[in-house]
Amino acid sequence: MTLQRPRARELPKTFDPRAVESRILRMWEAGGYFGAAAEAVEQGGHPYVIVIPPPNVTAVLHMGHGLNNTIQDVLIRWRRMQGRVALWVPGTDHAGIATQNVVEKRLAAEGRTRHDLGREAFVERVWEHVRDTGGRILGQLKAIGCSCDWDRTRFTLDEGLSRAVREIFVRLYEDGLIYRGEYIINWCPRCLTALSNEEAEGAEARGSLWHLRYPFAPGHDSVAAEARAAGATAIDRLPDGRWYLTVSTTRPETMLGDTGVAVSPSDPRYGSLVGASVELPLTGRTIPVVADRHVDAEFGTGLVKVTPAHDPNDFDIASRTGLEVLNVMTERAVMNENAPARFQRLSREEARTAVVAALDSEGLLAGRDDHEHAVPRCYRCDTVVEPRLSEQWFVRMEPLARPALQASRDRTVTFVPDRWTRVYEHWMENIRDWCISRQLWWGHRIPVWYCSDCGATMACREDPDACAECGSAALEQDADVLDTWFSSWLWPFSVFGWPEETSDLKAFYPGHTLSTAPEILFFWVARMIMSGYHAMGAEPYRRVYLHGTVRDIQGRKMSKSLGNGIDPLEVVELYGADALRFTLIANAGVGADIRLDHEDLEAAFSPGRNFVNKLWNAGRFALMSLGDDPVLPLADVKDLALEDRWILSRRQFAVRRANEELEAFRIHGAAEVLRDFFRGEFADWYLESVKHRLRPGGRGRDAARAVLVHVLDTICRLLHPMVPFVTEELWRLLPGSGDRHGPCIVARWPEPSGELVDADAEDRFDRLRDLVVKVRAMRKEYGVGEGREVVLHAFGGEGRLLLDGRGEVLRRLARIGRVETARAAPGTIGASAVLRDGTELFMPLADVIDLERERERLARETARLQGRLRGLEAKLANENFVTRAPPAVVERERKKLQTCKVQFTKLQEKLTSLEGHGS
RNA sequence: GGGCGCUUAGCUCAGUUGGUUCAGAGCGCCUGCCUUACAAGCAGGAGGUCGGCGGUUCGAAUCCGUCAGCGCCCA
Repeated sequence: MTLQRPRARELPKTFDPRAVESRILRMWEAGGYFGAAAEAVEQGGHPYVIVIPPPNVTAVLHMGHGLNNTIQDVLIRWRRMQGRVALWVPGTDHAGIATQNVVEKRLAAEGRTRHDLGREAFVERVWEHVRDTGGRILGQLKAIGCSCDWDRTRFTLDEGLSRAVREIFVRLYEDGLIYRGEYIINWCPRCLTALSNEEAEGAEARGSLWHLRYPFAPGHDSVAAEARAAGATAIDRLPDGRWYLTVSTTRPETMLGDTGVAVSPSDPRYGSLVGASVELPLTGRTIPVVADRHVDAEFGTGLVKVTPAHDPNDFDIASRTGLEVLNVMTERAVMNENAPARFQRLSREEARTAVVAALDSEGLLAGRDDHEHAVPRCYRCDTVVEPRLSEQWFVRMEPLARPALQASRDRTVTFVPDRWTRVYEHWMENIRDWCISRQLWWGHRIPVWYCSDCGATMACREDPDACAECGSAALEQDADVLDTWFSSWLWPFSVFGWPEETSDLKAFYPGHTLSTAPEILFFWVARMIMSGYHAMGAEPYRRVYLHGTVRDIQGRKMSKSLGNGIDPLEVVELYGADALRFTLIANAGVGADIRLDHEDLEAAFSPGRNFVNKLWNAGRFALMSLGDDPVLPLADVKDLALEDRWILSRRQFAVRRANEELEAFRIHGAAEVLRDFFRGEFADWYLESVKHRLRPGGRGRDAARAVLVHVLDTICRLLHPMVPFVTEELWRLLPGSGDRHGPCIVARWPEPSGELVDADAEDRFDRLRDLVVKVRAMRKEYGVGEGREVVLHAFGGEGRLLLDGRGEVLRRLARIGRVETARAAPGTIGASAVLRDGTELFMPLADVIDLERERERLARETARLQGRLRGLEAKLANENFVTRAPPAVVERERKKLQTCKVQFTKLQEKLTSLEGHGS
């Protein structure tokens, strides 16, 4: 340690994060404490592994990342201190569409498109962007104190990870689990790429349900009339006498691509219609009526227009019934040459208006209803997704889902909070194939080549020179790239070098915990579990912790577009990383959302900063009080005072509870336990109780010094995972006690034990606290200034036994100048109280006491006690309670009653005597 | 349409298997203190029939049903 220990008086009164954070960070990094090596596991170490959910390189981190990564860091630091070989792998994700969009937008600002640059130059341009934001993201993670193994930083487009992508693609292809086909996929007409189902987010929209009339083709009047007679009110005659049927749609423009009308095969109204034809308005085409099981006879008219090229269900109907598939839109969702001339080149929105107007003018519009429905939008640019028929690559998911589903069912993989288990299983049970090709330039190129000579298709691990079938060199690689998630689903093992059988992979797979937001449960988590079983034969982790969302004060999700985000770096700059972390942790109930005021950072983060500052000052006080003499190890201290025994016992309680909370993933619970212990017990009571002993020459000084150091040492250890900087700094400044051989980051984590648990000390100190609190309250009641010492009569119970030799403590805590163990002389005017143990307190205050007020106060108190007394008596009088409740509970209630009775009786007597005293 | 979650102090939220939390914290509010660790603090205090109703139980904020309001996911 090169730094000199500064003199306590030189330490600033407020903790200055900026002055210490970077220095500590450098110390941790230089010491190699963040790193974990496979050898440590090979030599018998017990690993604990987290892989970071790799942030997008699209933009810098927001508060959601702050929360996510703080949680991971708490877990990893805790396990590291427990002696586990703790490894947290950091990295970033190339985020195909999102990143390409960002760079394209910049190009657009220069008046250029990616096509102007060409593929290669464009990709180079994206790399520039990625190097910039990628680096900044890692800097942000470091700034909030994340103890990742930075030497293992990965990027999903790294060479090694790209190899993993290629390997899994080829394997799945060879296993028949990847196929290419022409299907209806979600298409973003702005990004000009396919999307997976997960990437098309449904947004509720108020729209219209239009009712269209399709006239029957000549020669079908009789079947129409027959259906009408069978009760089909959707079939009727136009003013010109032609029969028509009515179909409904939210997207009237798609009628230009209709190739049929479908009815349910079991619908008695329309049986006669099957095989008939109708004239498709505006197009001059005639289309058939078919029967298909997909149609719900109960829904709407029971007649469904079928547009196979523009609706996934209709596509299925067409493939079952043999209906023609007619694509009437371009990739930009503009009506194409298959649409009637007058609609060509209209956007889908313009076409909608035009089609409705045209139908109306022909008397073929039956009406319109308001209709709320979900409209899918591109998750990256919010453009309305167009179902589009196109040839894409897919992963057959059902075989992959089977083990991933089983893992959840047999609790190999569990979710916290548990309710996500059902969400996950439901998705797995209804798994659909995954469209993985994207019409982008930024990403992993699909490793498939087509031979233009023999037409062969081949998926290759290495770029081929010649066609495997015919030997031709006329090969062309598929132009598309893969979905980003097709690389991140491999993350838990690709970061360790898979498909190579590396020692890292052996040591660190499977991992242990994944912490992420529920939004990407399907996108990422579910798929990682699938790939883990498929490629590695084992789950990637056992626990999935799904935390809440960070919202603004109005409950809105923080977002760039709303401008309600909070920059973690700004918070670190203003309040320090510890304040950021503690604020987030203390607010984060398991899976619960967090609200932070983005317009008032002081309101949002000062509680965290204040807590850290309090911690700092406790340490500062200790340094001022300890002096330079060596501090005894606790084991060598013989004369422990009551407060010493009390705080040591409470320390054990805090250790036990903190461990319980962390084991159960209740990080906020651990924070609460530790805050209560540090502030509510250690600072408020222990420190105040030993101040006089710590003065030079104070009685019991060495014992107090030893206990003080020991407990502060524990507090540093327990709080280190949450507030690593301030605890590390205190650790450096405080003299050692016991097993301190390095920085706090690798200090041994306190494990619970029964050592020094002292029920008697806890009970006695609690009574002392009860006395102090009551005296303080009485003083306040009568406005006895804090500068004035009082006399206290304590008698009639055991409480006074506590007071012997505690003059100094009582003076400090309650400004009690003198304690009398006898009653005050009859007629003395003062304030009274009764402790829980029956000790009566009397404080002579003739000058300030208003007898009337004292009577009221006592009456209030007696009434409260009486209410409680009655409740307890009633409970114990209830035979059912006494016989059916556990004996321990009954016994506890009896004790309560007894205590309460004593208090009540004594107070009652006091009140009576006061009343007798006259006013 | 199916599913999930939430509703506790003015605000944001804890409350782990029903009984030592007869309802707690932080912030805010009121009162008094610059008490030589901390005013980013200390002390004292006000404030809640735990969304409504019904049920199970000796006992319900906690379990069940139902209603109301809010939010999310899936189709």
